Amino acid sequence: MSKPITKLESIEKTAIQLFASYGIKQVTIKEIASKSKCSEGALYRHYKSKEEMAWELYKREVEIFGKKLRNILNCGLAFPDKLGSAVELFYKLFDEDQTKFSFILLSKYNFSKSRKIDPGLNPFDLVTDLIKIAVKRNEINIDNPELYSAMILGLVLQPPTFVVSKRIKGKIGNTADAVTRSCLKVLNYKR
Amino acid sequence: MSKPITKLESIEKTAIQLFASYGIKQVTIKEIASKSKCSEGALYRHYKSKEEMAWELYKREVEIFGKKLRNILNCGLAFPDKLGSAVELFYKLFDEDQTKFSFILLSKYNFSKSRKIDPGLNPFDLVTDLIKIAVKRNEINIDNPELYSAMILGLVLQPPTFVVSKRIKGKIGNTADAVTRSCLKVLNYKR
DNA sequence: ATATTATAAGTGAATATTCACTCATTAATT
DNA sequence: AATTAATGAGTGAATATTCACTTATAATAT
Repeated sequence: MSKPITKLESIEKTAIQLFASYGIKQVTIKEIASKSKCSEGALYRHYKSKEEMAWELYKREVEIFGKKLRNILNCGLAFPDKLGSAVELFYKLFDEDQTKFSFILLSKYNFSKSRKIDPGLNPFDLVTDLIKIAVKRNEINIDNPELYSAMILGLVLQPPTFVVSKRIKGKIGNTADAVTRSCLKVLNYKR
Repeated sequence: MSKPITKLESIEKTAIQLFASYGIKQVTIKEIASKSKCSEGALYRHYKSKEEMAWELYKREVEIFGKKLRNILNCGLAFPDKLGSAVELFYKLFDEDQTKFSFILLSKYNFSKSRKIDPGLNPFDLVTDLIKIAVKRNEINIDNPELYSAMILGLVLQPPTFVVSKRIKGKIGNTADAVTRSCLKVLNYKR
């Protein structure tokens, strides 16, 4: 049977979905295989192990997002516009594929500490840098950039997390503006 | 009756510590037993299973915190003082026992959806209520309390999470004020 | 006081279960 | 015919759980 590409895609999509719902450790190869309508062995044609598959999928998705984010943060907009575009991008993509982003948001702590996302593409690092640069340029006025980066990241990430856990119903794209304005207040940004 | 020497305390302390460091699924009974210097069977004198033990410990710790939080939010302070005391309490307790709070912060998504904390003691619900009441009393001016509750919770929770993941070094008790002020800005609180 | 008994808790080897991973076989494609 | 891929029962190591027996403590009786 050689009907390649389509199978892998189905495996990966299923895996992401199950990982997002139940966590990587909780999901078995059997489940992935049966839900994606392929054999258990099929998975091992593409990945060395379940854990490696999970990591590769995680890394891939984070880095795809990281690239988009970097593009926004690199172009020569002013600070509040960069931040606004970033939030908007994130929330738009989140609305488009909640499952994928649940996987990203919730898997973070399930990999060994040695597995690292390239810092140049790690959204956490990108945002922290964004804020540090804005401080240097006097666009915002805060001490302790690490603390404020944490606050901003939490402020932006928690609403989607609440969607995942059903505390917030429906889409959040339309809240991007309000969230951005809240960030700017926290950062003492004066128009 | 009898109340012989008990290793329960030691088992529970060890379990929380290991769960906090490695995650519930990743920790084995063998490890808990050997680290707490008791047998594997001892655990089952007190709990039906590893997973049940993890849940009971999680629930207990969250509810202990929930009670303290409720006490603060119930006494007749004005909104910003309630919020400030709550943040201060949380950060103080976090600094005192980072391990316990790592366990609380990181375990959330490792239980089946049917396991629920009593809403009257669930910190997420308590904070959401706090904000809704403040809106009703015109102490703050926001639409969409769910969204703003999410932002506030994220803003407050992310700094300790960053301590756990070593992005922030040291204690955070001394940041409680700055964090509270940030919350009040987000909520459009006018002195 | 001392002995006796009841009970909760501890022990760890034995057993049951889970689950990632393998591989002999089968099927499709060229 | 040769190659490539898919299959899924089988394997075994890792783990959770059980259980028959032991031990320490507290309660009671003597």
